[in-house]
Amino acid sequence: MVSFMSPAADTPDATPPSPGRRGRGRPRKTADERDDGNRRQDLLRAAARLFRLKGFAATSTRDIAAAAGMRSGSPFYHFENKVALLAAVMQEGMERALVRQQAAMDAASAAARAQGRTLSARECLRVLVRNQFDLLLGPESDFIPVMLYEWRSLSDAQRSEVTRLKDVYELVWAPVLHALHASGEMAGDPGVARLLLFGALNWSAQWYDPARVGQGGYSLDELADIALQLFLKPPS
Amino acid sequence: MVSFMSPAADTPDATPPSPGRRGRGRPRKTADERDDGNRRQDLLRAAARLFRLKGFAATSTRDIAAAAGMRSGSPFYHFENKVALLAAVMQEGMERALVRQQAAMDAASAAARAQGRTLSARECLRVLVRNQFDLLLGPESDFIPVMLYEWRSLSDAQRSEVTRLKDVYELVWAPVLHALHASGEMAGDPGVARLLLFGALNWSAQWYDPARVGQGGYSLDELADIALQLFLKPPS
DNA sequence: CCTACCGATCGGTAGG
DNA sequence: CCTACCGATCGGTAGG
Repeated sequence: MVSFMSPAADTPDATPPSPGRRGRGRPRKTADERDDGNRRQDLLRAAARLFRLKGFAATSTRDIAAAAGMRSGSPFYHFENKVALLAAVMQEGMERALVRQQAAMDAASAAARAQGRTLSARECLRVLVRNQFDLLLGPESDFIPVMLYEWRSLSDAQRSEVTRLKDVYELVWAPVLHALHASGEMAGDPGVARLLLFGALNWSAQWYDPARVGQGGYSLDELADIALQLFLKPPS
Repeated sequence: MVSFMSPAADTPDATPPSPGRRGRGRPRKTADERDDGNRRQDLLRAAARLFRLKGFAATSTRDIAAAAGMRSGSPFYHFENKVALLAAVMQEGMERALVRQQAAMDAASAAARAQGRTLSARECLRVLVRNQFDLLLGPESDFIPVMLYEWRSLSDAQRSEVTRLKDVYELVWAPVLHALHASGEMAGDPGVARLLLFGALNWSAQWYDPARVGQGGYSLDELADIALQLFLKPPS
């Protein structure tokens, strides 16, 4: 890219605003869109996508602004600085994850209760694993991978807030894994087993291709089944 | 950091060379050190450490130069550009990994042969897993994590060369996993099982702390044992 | 391998 | 949220 401007001046933005252009430009915003937090949400979504794709350090705030249909300075109206935007992506991701994990467990529990029984530890694990694959690989799945792979860029204070949310998330897993260990369905120290299991699941963000589900690729349901077969011993 | 120089001029380097200083400066190099590829190796080691610690995009070539005891322009005498340095770290890491994996397998095979027997698939997996923990977490273990977590920064050509080496590395695992699957010691499609297993192992680079081995932390041997317990069914 | 430097980009800001 | 801009840093290079 060659700049024809004097070296002292920035190229103002990728596409300078030509007052006379018609249509085709940034879409006119209705009052609705402008009022609520849509613009902030747009920024978060764009940032999550780019941070996942290129990494935090390799993504410029200009890239994010452009992806959200803004000019280069505008993200700083919504976020104090670049790393605050990253922290917001992670917190948003973890809060969504917590909500969806709780909803998945509640739904499965209710279904079992309707049959007059309770969930086995094995069934709980299946629900948790399936839900985690969805968080990692399903639609709107940029937030969690960013949290997993970019936390070193946070400040200490931001990191401990994200860690707190992550601990709450993992709290649901602990009793399930302990029960499976106690019944002999899962071997190895449960603390280490949890870390190895999370590794197996989280790594899928690096290789899974949702586009291949039809052509020889496994669905998220099949993936969860395979993971459970691999990690659990046959019930006795 | 405040610069007192005119804005047109860079601060030449962190510590400008004062001709009169004695001792304490960059160590005088002997002819030996200057002749062979030591300086290039120093750069690779420094780059691996910093890329692992801060990530590729967040590490400047100046950081790397300083860590190797050079001035800011000198890395480009050894490497064409920054990403070529990253590619060299990864190739070096993969080549070492291949050598060490082969050596570990050969040593285990020889030991078994001395007892007049051959290795079981289970024993092979134990050797491979233990060796991978060493590559990821042992001494000089910066190269492989960089390869695992920074490959998106490579050009397509560089990426396919690293992928080729990685495929050779994984080629050793395939027959072992197939044998374990055939004997019923490992469940789930072997292709997916391999990805899940690698995930479990590779993720350890994110949480394992070698300093805690004495105080409640597991050694690499213990870790390998736990992983095998977790992933394999009892032998029949 | 160092010196001295360039052009580009980047995070961020004042003022509207 | 845009305009116009600043100061700093960064990858990289010519010449020795």
